[in-house]
Amino acid sequence: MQDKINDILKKNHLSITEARKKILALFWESGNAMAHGDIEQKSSEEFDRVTIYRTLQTFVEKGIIHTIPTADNSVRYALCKDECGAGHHHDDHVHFICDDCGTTYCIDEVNVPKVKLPKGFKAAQTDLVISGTCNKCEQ
Amino acid sequence: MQDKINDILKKNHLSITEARKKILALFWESGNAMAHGDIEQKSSEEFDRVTIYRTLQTFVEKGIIHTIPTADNSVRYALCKDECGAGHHHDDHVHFICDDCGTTYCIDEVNVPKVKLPKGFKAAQTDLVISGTCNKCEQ
DNA sequence: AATATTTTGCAACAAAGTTGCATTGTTGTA
DNA sequence: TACAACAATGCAACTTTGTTGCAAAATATT
Ligand SMILES: [Mn+2]
Ligand SMILES: [Mn+2]
Ligand SMILES: [Zn+2]
Ligand SMILES: [Zn+2]
Repeated sequence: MQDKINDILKKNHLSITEARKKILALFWESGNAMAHGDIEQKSSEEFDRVTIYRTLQTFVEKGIIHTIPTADNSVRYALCKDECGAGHHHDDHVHFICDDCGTTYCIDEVNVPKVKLPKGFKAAQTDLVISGTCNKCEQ
Repeated sequence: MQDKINDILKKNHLSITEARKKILALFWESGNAMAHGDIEQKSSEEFDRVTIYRTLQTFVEKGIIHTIPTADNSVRYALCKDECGAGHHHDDHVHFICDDCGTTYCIDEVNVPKVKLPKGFKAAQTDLVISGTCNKCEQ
């Protein structure tokens, strides 16, 4: 696992630092998407807030993680699949945010359907975000 | 127009105040979606920031406006159609955010397609947000 | 017009995000 | 391994965004 993380950083021409290794590991372990605040907590304030902001930004630029828009002003981040690279994201899966527990899921098995836009509109990225109750919170 | 605005407020059992009238008029005039910051500017700091926050919150609760999630930490708001009411939003159209000019459009003519989620996930709201270049910014 | 109810503005605060710069850590090379 | 070049980090200071309690003002009700 530590090897895998080092590989990802090397492949993206990023120097291997404690912050990057730890944050990347957190994404790997958690499985789900995380907000900046989650990372701050889960790394038990090991790193400065600024470092976390900058690390997330770097990871997004390199195509290691992708952002998930929300209606509550707290963007979530999740690991990308291998196809994403610097400046090229190909995360066309649906995202689900649970209103109960707040967990954000990448629903890899459901693809975002293509939609036809009116004349003159050119799509660069499409985000399909569904909120509701997740499979752990339904009773 | 002033009448229409008063009607909307009355219909929703909201007292008619300067802030509510002005902010509702701004939505009507602008046609597009607005972020909290836009409203603050366009009302030329006539109202306290807190009032704007509370007004937007009230409007969302009453089904007068709906929110549009974004990946840049600035939720946009736009007028709902008549079908929306207190606690019940039915805004199933696509949203478009221009990367160039920042304008956010409600694409009323394109509906959000239904997607099938994995077992146990129950959708309450679905948001399809597309970013790219709008019809005014394409050259 | 008088009273009851809501809304507003203010102050104070909390959370989120940004920037510049000195210090520290990492990398490639000798 | 040691060194120099470079990149990342932490800190401080700041801006922006959002929240809460409460007194004053505006609105609705009688
Ligand atoms: Mn995802
Ligand atoms: Mn809309
Ligand atoms: Zn849940
Ligand atoms: Zn545009």
